[in-house]
Amino acid sequence: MAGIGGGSGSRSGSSAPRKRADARRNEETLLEAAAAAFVAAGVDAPVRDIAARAGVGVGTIYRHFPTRADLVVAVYRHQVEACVQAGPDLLASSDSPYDALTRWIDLFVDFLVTKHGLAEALQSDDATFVSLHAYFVDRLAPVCAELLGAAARAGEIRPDIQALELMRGVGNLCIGAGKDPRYDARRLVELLLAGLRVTARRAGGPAGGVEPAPA
Amino acid sequence: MAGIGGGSGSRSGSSAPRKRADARRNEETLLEAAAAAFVAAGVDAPVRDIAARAGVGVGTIYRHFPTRADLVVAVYRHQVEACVQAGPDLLASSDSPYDALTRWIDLFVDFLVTKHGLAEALQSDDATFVSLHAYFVDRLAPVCAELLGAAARAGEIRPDIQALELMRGVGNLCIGAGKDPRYDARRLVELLLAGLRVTARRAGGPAGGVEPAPA
DNA sequence: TAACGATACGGAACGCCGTTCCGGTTAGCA
DNA sequence: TGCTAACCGGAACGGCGTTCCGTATCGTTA
Repeated sequence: MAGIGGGSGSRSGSSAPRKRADARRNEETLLEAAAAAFVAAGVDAPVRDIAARAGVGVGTIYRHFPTRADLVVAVYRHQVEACVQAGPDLLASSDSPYDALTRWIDLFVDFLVTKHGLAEALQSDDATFVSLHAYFVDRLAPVCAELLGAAARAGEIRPDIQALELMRGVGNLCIGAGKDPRYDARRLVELLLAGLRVTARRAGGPAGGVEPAPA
Repeated sequence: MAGIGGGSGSRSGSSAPRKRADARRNEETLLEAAAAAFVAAGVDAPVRDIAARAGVGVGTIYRHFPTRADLVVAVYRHQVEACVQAGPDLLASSDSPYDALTRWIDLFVDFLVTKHGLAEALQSDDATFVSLHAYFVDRLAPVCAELLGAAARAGEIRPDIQALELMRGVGNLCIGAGKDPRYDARRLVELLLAGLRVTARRAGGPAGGVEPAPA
């Protein structure tokens, strides 16, 4: 549960006593090494491999990133935040909320399928990854909920789906993508979203509001 | 790849030299112990645990079941075969092929979500489980293809979905089911199947055949 | 019934893994 | 320059799957 927001970045305002130069250098090196290792062997690349790539001992990894999830979060934080940003932007620039939703989910899927083993790790019940899961949910679920709510209010989709549930389903569908050419995760995600659409005729039915779109 | 059909059952016609009595007894004991361990700790329960439950050494496990997949297959073979049987039955007894398809998928989902970690193992890229995956595909994909084909010919669903892809998608959606009450795998599978339906008006569009239904 | 060979058994041993811990090293300040 | 807190590397530990081999047992044959 803890340690998610532990930025370890450059400027953390309050009581961070500023790290030693070698520590900062190593942290940077580790992030690069980890990113490389993740690409080569997935997000559960052996700790020793990452340490070797960075030219440090395993102890150094654990000092900087107490859990593997912290390391993964640190490596992918930028991209997750970009995804968070994209939500409102898409909602403003798309023809309809449903359109924005599909585009945003597309981004999410892109992210997951290009990161070897990330989708697996996200759904893993492994205690190592609970905080990884938590980080993703904390950051992305609100954005997804926003899009979902807009599409539901516009009467484009069923209003009875939770952001968490959808994201988890999409994440699950991305598992193993890119390993078997016969399995196209994007297509199945499209199907899932199609299944979300309201039954066509009689649009704008159940929910009260019938406002077309905020934009 | 090998060792899937190695029934190890009672009567295997050809060249099986008949096993010793203690061996047969141990195999039986092991199957029970494994089933119990799978329920308690998932399909990747530690080998030593299973051995301990059965009161045998780990060597005995590996002699009877060279890979963990062989053990899993042996434990669940009955239920998989029941699922195979159910396909044609449902097709004959349901109102429509689509109805049969949804019912059959329901059975499949039931099976997966009640077996702790089975869905995960099925999609795992772990070399240990490739033959498990192969067994499921070999047995179930043809049945699924049959149902899918019937529904497509009846113009109820899009004809451009492969059995393998659907099964894998459904399997993926079942990952983690039963661990988080906020995640309802069945519901998402329903959504996926709903997304498969042809767009309502103008049914039986793309594909040639417009035969209503075989039954 | 006694003895023998094939078969099966148990668990020690090996290598890989994540994780912890501690003696040695170094950065940064006085 | 010298001191100390911070940091480093890797040995060490426990758990895992898997292999291997000396020993025990079965089933048959003399």
